[in-house]
Amino acid sequence: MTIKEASELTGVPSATIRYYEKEGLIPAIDRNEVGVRQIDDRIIRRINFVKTMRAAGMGIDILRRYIQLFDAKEDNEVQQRELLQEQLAIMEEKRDDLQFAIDHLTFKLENRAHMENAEAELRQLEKQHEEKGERGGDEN
Amino acid sequence: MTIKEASELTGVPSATIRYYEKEGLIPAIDRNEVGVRQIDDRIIRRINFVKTMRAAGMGIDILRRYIQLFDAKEDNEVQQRELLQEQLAIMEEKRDDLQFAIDHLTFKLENRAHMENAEAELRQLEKQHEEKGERGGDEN
DNA sequence: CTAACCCTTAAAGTTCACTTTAAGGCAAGT
DNA sequence: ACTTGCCTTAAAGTGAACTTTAAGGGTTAG
Repeated sequence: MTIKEASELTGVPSATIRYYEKEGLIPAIDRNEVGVRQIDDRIIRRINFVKTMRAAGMGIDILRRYIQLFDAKEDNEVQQRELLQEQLAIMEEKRDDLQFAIDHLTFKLENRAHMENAEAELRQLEKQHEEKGERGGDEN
Repeated sequence: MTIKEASELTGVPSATIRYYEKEGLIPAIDRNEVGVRQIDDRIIRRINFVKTMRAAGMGIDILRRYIQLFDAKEDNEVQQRELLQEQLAIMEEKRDDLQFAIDHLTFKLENRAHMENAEAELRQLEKQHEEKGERGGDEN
């Protein structure tokens, strides 16, 4: 399969596939005699995997580190667990943020008729959110 | 409240609060006689709202459009619904991607010992994803 | 033989969402 | 009066993740 066909199949632009290869997010792709990439199912799966993780908001650096551990021949279970658990926590928080945003929009769609203004809505939503968890941090 | 206090309270940097105001993501903030921002609860709520939506991955442009509708005096329910439902769909898809990524990492943490290599894992994960991937339409 | 398309690379450019810098103002403490 | 530490603005800079460009090569159709 050519890079263009792989691009059409995965929805990832050719230039991005080349970029992912260069960045080590997918394995080095086999070439034919003149240097043209020959993409197979294994690479397609890797592209889709990267696509999914990127869509989930995982950064390139962490994804690369993850994939390097993932592909390593040696046993690196402890390192893997550390990295994975860290990422898992970040993703779960992100999912919860997303769920809060979804709840907000859903609430808005369902209750718009009864709301006088934006402020009342935000107060209402906040009440719902507070029942679940605390947020914080600091920068200035 | 000063901008620094607001920053500490929300975890959003002062410069970012100014940037959000300039970009119309939060309302224009009242100033004192010499032009210093006086931030109240209403603004704090707005900052937190923007923070949540940004954390959920909503872009600045769409967020601004949403907030403009949200604050509008006129009745624009139809437009609001269109925009909101669109964004809701995007967020739900994102959440599902995130869940897939979480499932992948969780599966990996739990089953690493039994997996021979990366390829076997991806094929396994894909199988799990496909079983769930049938989009049962519950819309209303 | 030439044109149309695909492929290759390295490098430069773009977009987004901030973040930092530069230049100055106000108010309190020593 | 001076220093500290906050405030203001406009504008320039940053980092991430692509995306486009430039320059060239291979393969097939006319």
